[in-house]
Amino acid sequence: MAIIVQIQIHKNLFLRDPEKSDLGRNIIGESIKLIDTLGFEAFTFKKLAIAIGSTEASIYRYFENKHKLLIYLISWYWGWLEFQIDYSTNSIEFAEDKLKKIIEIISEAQSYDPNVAHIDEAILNRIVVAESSKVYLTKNVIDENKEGLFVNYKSLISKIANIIKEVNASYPYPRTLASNMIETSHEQLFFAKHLNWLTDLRIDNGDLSALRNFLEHIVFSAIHANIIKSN
Amino acid sequence: MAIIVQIQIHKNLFLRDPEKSDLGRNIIGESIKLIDTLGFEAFTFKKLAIAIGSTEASIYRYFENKHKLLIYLISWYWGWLEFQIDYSTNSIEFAEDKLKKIIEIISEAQSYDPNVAHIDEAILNRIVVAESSKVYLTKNVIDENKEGLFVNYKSLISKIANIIKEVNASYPYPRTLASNMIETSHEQLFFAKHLNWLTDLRIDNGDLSALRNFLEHIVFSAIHANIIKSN
DNA sequence: CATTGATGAAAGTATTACTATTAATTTTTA
DNA sequence: TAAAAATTAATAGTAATACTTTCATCAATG
Repeated sequence: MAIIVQIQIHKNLFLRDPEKSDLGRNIIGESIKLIDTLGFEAFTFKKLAIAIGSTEASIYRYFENKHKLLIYLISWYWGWLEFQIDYSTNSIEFAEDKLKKIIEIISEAQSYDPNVAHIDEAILNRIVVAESSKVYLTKNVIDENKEGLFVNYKSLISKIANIIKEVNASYPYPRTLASNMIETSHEQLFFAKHLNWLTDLRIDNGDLSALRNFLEHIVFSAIHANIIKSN
Repeated sequence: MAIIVQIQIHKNLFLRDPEKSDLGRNIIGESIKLIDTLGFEAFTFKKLAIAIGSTEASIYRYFENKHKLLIYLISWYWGWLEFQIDYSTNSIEFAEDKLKKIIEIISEAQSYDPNVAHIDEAILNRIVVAESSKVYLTKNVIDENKEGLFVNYKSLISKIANIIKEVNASYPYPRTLASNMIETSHEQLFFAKHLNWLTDLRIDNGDLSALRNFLEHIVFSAIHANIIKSN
């Protein structure tokens, strides 16, 4: 019996559920590839329509605009990350080991998951690194947040923050550290690849251990430090 | 005798130097206000032209496109930050105190600097928080970097990294920590303002001490931690 | 077999991101 | 101070983007 993983996506992110039709799954699958190759700015529904042999109008029946499609993709990734964390930490006894596992998952080059045939997680990971902050760095954050479009991110951060609290119940910044872990991993990976004088991390042929070491260093030194409030 | 601060901006960022004409200074001054109110996506040269009572064509004689204008503004900010760091740390004896000063500067709501009448640093600071990562999160990073468009960021990070090395010469991640400080301060400030369940930091009526405390906590606990390479 | 729903095809609109041309105005310099 | 050069404004134009609308076709469902 195969396990089917269904990542929940907030219904305000789409007009018609793309998981429920061939065209929909095609839109998802090809948009990932196209955004990866063109970058989000140059990506258009027109180009996507041509790539999947459909029309702009048909894609607009699934997604209001390309921004919501991007949030959909990134949300899927957040949901998938949370699932992976759940799945691989539930058998771990010590909170500290759980946190190490989380860092491992975050800083891992994602590989193809046969459970979701039309989504290539490795490519999606590259999109997340390069595009995810564009999801919220807009003038509509507040409204989009109220609409619930970022629930998956919220949920992921809560999960990680709770494990941080398990490690050190009196740690004053569990959420800050959790969101910082995620964002730092994206940034530093991007810097290492494209602007390497901004970082000491050297990431060659898919070996992400330098990133993992840095994240462990930052997270554990923070969690175990004695907090002295200056002023 | 007044001190005139001249921030150096790489010449590839503009077609005609905006500092050298009224129209140019107007473009800079108004673009800051417009990007702040509209957000970078909705900001256009057309709207800017109307705002300053000029024409699109005239603005295009100064800047190739709005992306380069954004890099110009952000570069100005990076240069200004570096100047402030230089200026306010050169009389400080201990490296650790210098680093504390840097954190203070980074996490400070910037106030109006009468030396540069047409640039409102407080508004520019908001733009930096919301838009700076869009400067490099594009498909052209590599080329734009080769053109030298990010020298000011590079220089700023080097300066901070050197002070980190002064504090602990054997610290293995001076650049990573330096870029992480800057990026984290933007992100967490943005989260605190717009998506506050992503952080524990509470920033009300311009009191940024929570941000400063967190940055000090992260930076100093990292710098003074014993580095244990896992694996 | 009649209806509903999904998709495709085609056309249309407002806006964006530019470029080009010419004319008016200001600045430089001889 | 007049002529030349540079700058800016005004206007128009183009290709692409980000959609919307309408209508026809086809498949599924009841």
